[in-house]
Amino acid sequence: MVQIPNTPASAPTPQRAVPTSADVARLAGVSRATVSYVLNNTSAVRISEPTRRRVHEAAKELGYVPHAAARSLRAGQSRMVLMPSPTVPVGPLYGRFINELQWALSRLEYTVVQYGTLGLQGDEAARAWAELRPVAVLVPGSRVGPQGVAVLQRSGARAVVTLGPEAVEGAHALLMDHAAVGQVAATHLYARGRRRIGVVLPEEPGLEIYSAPRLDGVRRGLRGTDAVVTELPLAHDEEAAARLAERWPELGLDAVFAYNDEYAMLLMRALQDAGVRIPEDTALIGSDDLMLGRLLRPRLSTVHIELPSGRELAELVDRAVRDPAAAPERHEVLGAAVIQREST
Amino acid sequence: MVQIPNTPASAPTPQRAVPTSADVARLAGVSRATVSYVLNNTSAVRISEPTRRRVHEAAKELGYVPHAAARSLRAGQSRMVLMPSPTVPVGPLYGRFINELQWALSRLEYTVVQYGTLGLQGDEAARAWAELRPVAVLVPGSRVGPQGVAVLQRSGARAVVTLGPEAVEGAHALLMDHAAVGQVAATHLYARGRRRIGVVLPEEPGLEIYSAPRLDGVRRGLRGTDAVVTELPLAHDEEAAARLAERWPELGLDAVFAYNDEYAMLLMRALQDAGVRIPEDTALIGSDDLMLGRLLRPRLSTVHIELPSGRELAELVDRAVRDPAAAPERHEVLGAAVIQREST
DNA sequence: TTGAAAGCGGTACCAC
DNA sequence: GTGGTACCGCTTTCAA
Repeated sequence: MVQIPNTPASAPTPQRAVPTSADVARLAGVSRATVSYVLNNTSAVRISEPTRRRVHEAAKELGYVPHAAARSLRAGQSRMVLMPSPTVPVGPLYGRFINELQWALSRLEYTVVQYGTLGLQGDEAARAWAELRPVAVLVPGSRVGPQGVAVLQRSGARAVVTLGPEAVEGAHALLMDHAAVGQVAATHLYARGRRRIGVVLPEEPGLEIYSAPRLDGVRRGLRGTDAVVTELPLAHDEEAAARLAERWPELGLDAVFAYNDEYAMLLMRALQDAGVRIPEDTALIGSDDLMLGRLLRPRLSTVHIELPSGRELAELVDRAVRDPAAAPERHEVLGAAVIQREST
Repeated sequence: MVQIPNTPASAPTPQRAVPTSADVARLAGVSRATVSYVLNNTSAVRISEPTRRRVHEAAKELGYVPHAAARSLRAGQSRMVLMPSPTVPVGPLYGRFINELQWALSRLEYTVVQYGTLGLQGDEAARAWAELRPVAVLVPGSRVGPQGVAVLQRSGARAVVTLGPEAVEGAHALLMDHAAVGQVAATHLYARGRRRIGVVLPEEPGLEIYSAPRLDGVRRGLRGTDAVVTELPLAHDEEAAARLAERWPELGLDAVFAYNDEYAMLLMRALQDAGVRIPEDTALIGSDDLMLGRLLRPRLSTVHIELPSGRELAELVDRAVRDPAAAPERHEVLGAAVIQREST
């Protein structure tokens, strides 16, 4: 039977105490040390077969599960890779990337933990992450500054990797330069003879992180040319798209880069309903290469975005963990290529 | 200056040791107890203002961050809510739900952690989750059995909540009965006079969790009628859809429930290209009420799915944590309602 | 082959 | 007001 120690009669829930290795030791008639040796298959120490069996049986009977916090406290380090969850709902592209990454890291025996710290800002957030003493931190977006990186490193993080538009002092960076997306789109449109180019900017909060650099990229792609860029704020609904389409004649645009395929589809529909011919009157290009864009008539041209394989990132993390003193790596990982279909 | 204890000369990285509360105490010239009192604003104890300041300054100077594992080890419990991350990439609907939930839980001072345990099966996985000693576990899908629930509870989880098609012994359940989705779709199609009804089954692995109950729902909705159900396996690409559309004449279907809007859009395009008129020849309905479905011509009818608010679930969790002895709650939370547009 | 004991970093009781 | 100290669960050295 299991003793229930220290359970005052007043306790509302006489919950059975969580079994510890000491309980297992008691039941098996051995010491805690032996339990530890057996359950961890410690090779430096030989334990007799009968003892092993007794320990295993006792552990099973009690439903013993080791306490990860205690273990890593003692060990002085964990294999936890912390990934603060992105604040913005992300598309299937990024979702797949994250999934792949998790898989690759778990192959390398890391434990991937996504930690949602909504509401905490900047260094506050970094401190909250640091409390968990992760061995590595992968920060999506631009949610950490040099200070935050320093906090994490002082707290034992052997690798801090940012995934976003710009590098942060002291951290490794996987640079996802969304400007490239805008740039190739713009270059493509220009090459097709378009000069009055609109750029859709989603009104949904949070997306500026991506939309602003994409817009910059468009500007950069057209620098030194006679093309003119017009910003087109647009909410993610049909009415907004219809209103925008109504203003089309006065806008006088002959091409649009629509932020991504979803906004592009929204706008294409509205424009067609307003009698604008695509691509004759206005060329339209999205990005992300969603399957659905292929289904439209005309088929939607798009910017295909290539993210790094999860394996590559996992290996970067592993390298950095093994040699934390190495200089921060910086990789440009976002590949952008136009896929021309029928809308441009 | 900070002492670097126990750093053998052979260490490859003479990394500065992570500061502990003892370091802070030393620097401030007080005891560890005092540091703890000050940094936690312990109300039961009064600390003089000058001491407080010295402690805060020392902590700041060292960049001290408390060690969550040590704290929760001592406290005997954490406020961590563990959410094993779903194995299947989920749509925007579910993503929003998760986000909301995280937010609501953090309002209640819980710490939400998503833990990716790919590769671990059933009770293995439950054990891995239990090692973290979460105060509550939210399991999406059907990834835990009664045994797993028991393991978690014995390890101190005061609430286990499953989010999925069926309840699990001993755990609270938010029942998301996807059969309802198929059922309302089928009922709708039947009411519109359709009798030969196809049901798209995605070939992508992992989706059976949803597609199977939806198919069952269709069958249930048509039980006792003269309608006939045909299963239509379909991969998520254009060629597969075209091949399916080619077989349309021989299939002789007058309606299709297409699993969700995305497959519906795929199929609609293919059918139209094959000369099938929608809805005259074949009615088509999806589900999830994606905005994009509204953009099609004809506009896509769909099953709108209503998930519970994150706040509700957060409150359920909180209630369960406060009173773990209470009987498991069971809530049917998936609302399904047909939104008829033009494709049916 | 096994056990005793130290100690990881905090917290909180009890003295002073 | 502040400090000493026991203890949370586990690993690991050292002795037996």
